[in-house]
Amino acid sequence: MLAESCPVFVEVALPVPLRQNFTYQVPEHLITKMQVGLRVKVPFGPRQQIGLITKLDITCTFDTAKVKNISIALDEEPLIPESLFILTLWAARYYFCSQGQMLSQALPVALRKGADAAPKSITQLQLSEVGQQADIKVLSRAPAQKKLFEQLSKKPLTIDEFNALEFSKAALKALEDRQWLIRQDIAISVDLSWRQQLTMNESGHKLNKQQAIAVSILNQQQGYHCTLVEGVTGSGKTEVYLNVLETVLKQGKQALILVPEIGLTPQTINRFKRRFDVHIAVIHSGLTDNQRLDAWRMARSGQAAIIIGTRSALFTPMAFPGVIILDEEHDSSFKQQEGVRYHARDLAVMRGHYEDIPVILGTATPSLESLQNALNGRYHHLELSERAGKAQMVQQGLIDIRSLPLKVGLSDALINEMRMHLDAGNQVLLFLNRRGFAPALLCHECGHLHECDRCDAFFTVHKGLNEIRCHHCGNDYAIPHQCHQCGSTMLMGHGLGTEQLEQALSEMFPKHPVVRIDRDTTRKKGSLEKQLHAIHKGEFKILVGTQMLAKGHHFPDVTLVGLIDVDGALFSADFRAPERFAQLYTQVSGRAGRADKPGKVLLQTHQSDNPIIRDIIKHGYHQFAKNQLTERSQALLPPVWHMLLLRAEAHNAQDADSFLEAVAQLLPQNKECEIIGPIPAPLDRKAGKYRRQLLFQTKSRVILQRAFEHALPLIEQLPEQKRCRWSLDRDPQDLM
DNA sequence: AGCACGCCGACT
DNA sequence: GTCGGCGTGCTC
Repeated sequence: MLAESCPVFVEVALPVPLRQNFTYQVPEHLITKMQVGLRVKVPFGPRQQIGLITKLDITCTFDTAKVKNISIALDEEPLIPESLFILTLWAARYYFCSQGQMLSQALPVALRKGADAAPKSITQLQLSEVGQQADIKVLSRAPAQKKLFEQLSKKPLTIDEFNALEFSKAALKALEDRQWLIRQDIAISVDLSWRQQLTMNESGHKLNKQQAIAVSILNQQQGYHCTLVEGVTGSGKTEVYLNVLETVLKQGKQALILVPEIGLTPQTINRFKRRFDVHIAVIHSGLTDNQRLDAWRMARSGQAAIIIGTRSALFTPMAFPGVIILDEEHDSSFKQQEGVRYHARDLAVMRGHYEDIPVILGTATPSLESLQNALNGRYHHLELSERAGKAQMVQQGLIDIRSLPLKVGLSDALINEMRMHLDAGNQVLLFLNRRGFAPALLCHECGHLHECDRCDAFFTVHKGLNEIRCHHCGNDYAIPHQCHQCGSTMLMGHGLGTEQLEQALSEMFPKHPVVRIDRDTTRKKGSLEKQLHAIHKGEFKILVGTQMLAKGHHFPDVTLVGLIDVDGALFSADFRAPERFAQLYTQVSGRAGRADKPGKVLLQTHQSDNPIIRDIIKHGYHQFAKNQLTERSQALLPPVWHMLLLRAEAHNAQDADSFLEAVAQLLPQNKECEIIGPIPAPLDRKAGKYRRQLLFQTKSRVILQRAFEHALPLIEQLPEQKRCRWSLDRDPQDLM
């Protein structure tokens, strides 16, 4: 036959860090089935891998004798819509990773492992005819079976539901053995009725003038537009989103809503559920692989009208894409910090482009990146400056604590102010961005500070756990009784952490219950919700916490917010430190004085004349951010210039250095390209390895792309490369 | 990234 | 005498 004499080859992207795709031959029985975007199983080295077809009918440039056959095709049709496929390939190029890695990043784990993307039927558990006639009394001594039996007599369960509800597997088996229960394959039906008839659970609130204008502008947008909605805390951004959603859903189109990790709470989801009677697919890190896949399928088929999720949900396919909303746009959790370090905000805008739908970025404190795009006209810019309802603006104050006596970090002025607010029956929030009891363990006799043996960092003392712990590598020991240097037993915590602050406040204000919110007290699932609930009920009067408290949660009864020690945040080596500080300050301030009670924010600092602090307090975030943009421009820093960070780590520092030096030789250096480094990373030694970095900064994206695309193959050839682990980070979020 | 191959220390 | 440590190299 003719087909046999001319073999057919395709290009396959595999989830391996090699920046290339691979050629495979198509066995004859699969030739007619081949399509770009199908998953295939292929032999790769000694194992089988799952990859996606990226090109058909290519001419084989590889040694034909070494080309292997595709084992099987896993899909009948492309896994994801073309727009998403193209977006992913674009991202691979932008972030300098392999197409296979980016594609695999974009798929739920279950699909990477080979699960069926669009099953025609699912297995359902239901009572058999015998079962329906059966007498439940027989099960009185088998409670697990009884529970499952009762559930099934109400309504059959799918396997997924069964797993999610935590019934006993043994009980399932037992009921099957009795032949009371059968498994039945039922056809999956796709319910798209919401597209014809949208049911609202409740109607919207009345909009103020600014909200109404924003909604009407957003509702008019057809095709791709990106809009930055800059709305001060309490200005009712969510109400604007809800109004836009209503319009989109009524057109029979889906909405993708991306929120920061910390923001995806039951309250957030309920806000959307309360308004619309549609299926909402929720995608977050707590889901099992199968639950995630289920949400993905609901979105792809169009059954889920709203998809709400964190960073990775960006890649959820939609049958009827309508809008992408990214809330708390400035939040750094949108940037992936390991593996392929993509930024969900930037990719969301690109996705909007490719899908030709509007993108809405919302925040009270825009990132300088988005602000720049808004100011130069690439994005529309809508400002919501009025606080909805009766809420008043907060009163701000600065406490210069230079040479003032402090009690556990608190000045008398702050303590007195706390008393006043507490006596008035209000809540007080104290912000301290350091968890643990004390950030270091100090020997009172010789002054030795106990340092992690694997990192260049001090141990944090955790009294409750009776251990010292390195917050950078997780290394931990019992609190030593003797100084490691001089053997003295006079060891003490040095500095202040939330644990100590909580403890001291309980003694200082015995009548006002204290609650601490940080990663240590919220580790267990659902405990954050529980604590927040107790705060809302007024069970606690004093709230102590880290970053977590600053993000998104509303505390209507808090009238005083104190920032205990933020000087450290301003001295950080990172060029984004001022921006971060300003966002944090503004967000924390926003916690106070919602509802109709006036709020007050007090900032303790040793540098009351620091220009950054002055600027943010005097002019507010927006003006501050504009000033910062000017400074970044002068310093050739992002977002005005563009940055690529190369990290290298090795057991000895020299290996990392010489690799980066060799890299620097391969990169251009002129008035449009600047190289900084190799320099030690801010945390020089982490987990026993030395870390070095090289910054490549260019005047434009295109220059960076071209220069690095040219250098990358050469870098991969460098002999020094083998002696260290290295990685790339485009548009790095922090230089750690 | 995996996984195999390969070459040196502490165990039955 | 082996089991297993992780350095090095390859994957269509």
